[in-house]
Amino acid sequence: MPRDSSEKRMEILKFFWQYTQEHRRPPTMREIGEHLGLSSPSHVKYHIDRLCAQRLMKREPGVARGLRITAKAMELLGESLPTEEEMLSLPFLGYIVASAPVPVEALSGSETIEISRSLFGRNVDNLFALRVQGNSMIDALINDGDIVVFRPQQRVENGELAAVWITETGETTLKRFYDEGTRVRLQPANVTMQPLYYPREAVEVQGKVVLVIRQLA
Amino acid sequence: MPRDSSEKRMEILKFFWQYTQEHRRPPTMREIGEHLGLSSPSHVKYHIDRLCAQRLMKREPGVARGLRITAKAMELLGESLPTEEEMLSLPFLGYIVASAPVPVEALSGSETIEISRSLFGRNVDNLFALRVQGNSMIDALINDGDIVVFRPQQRVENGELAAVWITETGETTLKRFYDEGTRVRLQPANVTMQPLYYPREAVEVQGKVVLVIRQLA
DNA sequence: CTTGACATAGAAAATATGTTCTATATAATT
DNA sequence: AATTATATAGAACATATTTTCTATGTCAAG
Repeated sequence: MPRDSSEKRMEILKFFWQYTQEHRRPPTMREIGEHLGLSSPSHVKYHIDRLCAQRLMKREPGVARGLRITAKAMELLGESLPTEEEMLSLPFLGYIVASAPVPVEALSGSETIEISRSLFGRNVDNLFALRVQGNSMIDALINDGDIVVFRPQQRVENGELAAVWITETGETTLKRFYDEGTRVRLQPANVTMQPLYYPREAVEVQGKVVLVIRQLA
Repeated sequence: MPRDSSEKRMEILKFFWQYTQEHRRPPTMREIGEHLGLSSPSHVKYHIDRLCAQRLMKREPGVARGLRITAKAMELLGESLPTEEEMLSLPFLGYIVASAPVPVEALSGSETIEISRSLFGRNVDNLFALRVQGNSMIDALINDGDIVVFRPQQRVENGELAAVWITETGETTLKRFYDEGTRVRLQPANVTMQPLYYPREAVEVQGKVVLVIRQLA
C-alpha cells in the first residue's frame, strides 16, 4: 500500500544522520532497510535513488557505505550540521581578576574551550577566553566564575569592556575602558569600587569582550 | 627493511583522520595501504591490529569500513577533536519574555544552537535554549538578548531561576521560583517589578537555568 | 648461531554490501 | 478499462572488503 512515502524518505534521511552520528560511518542499505522495516535491499535502493535524484543524497557508486547526505537535506532536517568548521577551539588562558590581575605569563596555558562559531560575528581570529574571578564587574552583568571571550584589539570605544594590560605590574585586568585624553580610566563595574587612573602609555588594551558565558547548575 | 614503524602507524592515524574528514566515512584497509604504499591488505590489518591493541583505534569486526579512531589517538595527533559527541545540538525554541511570555506553541521551532558539551555537567538530556526578551531579570545578571539554556525538570529549589508555564495563559516565563505553601511566587529579578502569585496547581515548572550566554560585539 | 618478535607480501576464502532482474499490488491518469 | 508511475519483495549476482593462512626477511636478545 503506497503510503505517504515522502515521509518514509524523510525517515531515511533522519536515520542516516543519526546512524552516522552514532557510528561515525554511513549505514548500509540493508541497515537502513532494517530500521525502516523494508525487507529487501533493492527496495531501499529504490528510495535512495529517488533521494539522489532530488539531490538530498549523493553516492559514490561501487563503494561500500558510499552514501552522503547533502546540505539541502540537512536544511530539510532542520539540523545545523555541527562540522568542524562550525566549531572554534579557543585557548582558555586562565583567570582574569580585577583587583589582582593575572600576570601575562599565565597567558600560555594549553587548555581550550570549544564554542560554536555561530555565536560570533565575522572575525573570529585569535579569540581567547578567560574565567572571571571576583565580582568587580557585577554591574556589567559579569559575575565571579563567568567565562569571558575576548577579541584581541588595541583600541576600544570608551566604555567598552576590555582586557587591559598594565605595564608596570605586568598584569591584565578586566575593566570598562575610558580614554580621558591625558590619562585613561579603568572603571570597575561595581559601585563599591574605585576607578584606576594611568598614563595612557602605561596601559595596553589587549582585547574586548565579545561573549560571556555563565554556568549555573 | 623494518623502518620506524611507529611513525608508519602515526601516518595511518593521520591518513584515517584526513580521509574521514574528506569523505565523511572511514577508509578501507586497502585504501590505507595504498596511501602508505603497503601492497597487501593483511599488512595493513597487521598494523591496525596493533593500533587497536594500543587503544588508538577501535574496530567492529566484519563490517566494511568499521574502523574508528579513539580520543587517545586524537590527542596524539594534536587535534582537538570537535566530534559530535563533544557537541550538543540544543533546540533553540525562540524567545522567553517576562511580561508577555511566549505561548507554548512557539516552543516547537526547528532551529538549534551548538554548544560544547564540556560546558555542562553530567545530565545533558533534553536541554533547550531560549533567548531572553526584556530586562526583567537584570538583577540576576541576565539581560535582554541573552541566550539561556534550561534543563527540563518539574521541581526547583526556592529562589532558583526557572522557566515556568502558566496554565491559564498557556505561556512560559522566566522567573525566580518560590513555593510558599498555599501559593507560588514568581519573582522577577528587577526591583522595579512586582512578583506574580499563583495557586500551586496553576503553574508548572518546565526547567531550570543551567547556562547563560551573552553576545556583546 | 638460534630464537623469537616484528614487518612485509600474496593468495585464497569468507563475508558484507551494492546491483540487477523479475514479479506483484496500489493509486493516479488517460 | 487500459496504462503508467509508485511502492514493495525476493532471489540471484557481482563486487567490495575483511579475514585467514602461508612465507620471507630483518633485527635484537639469548
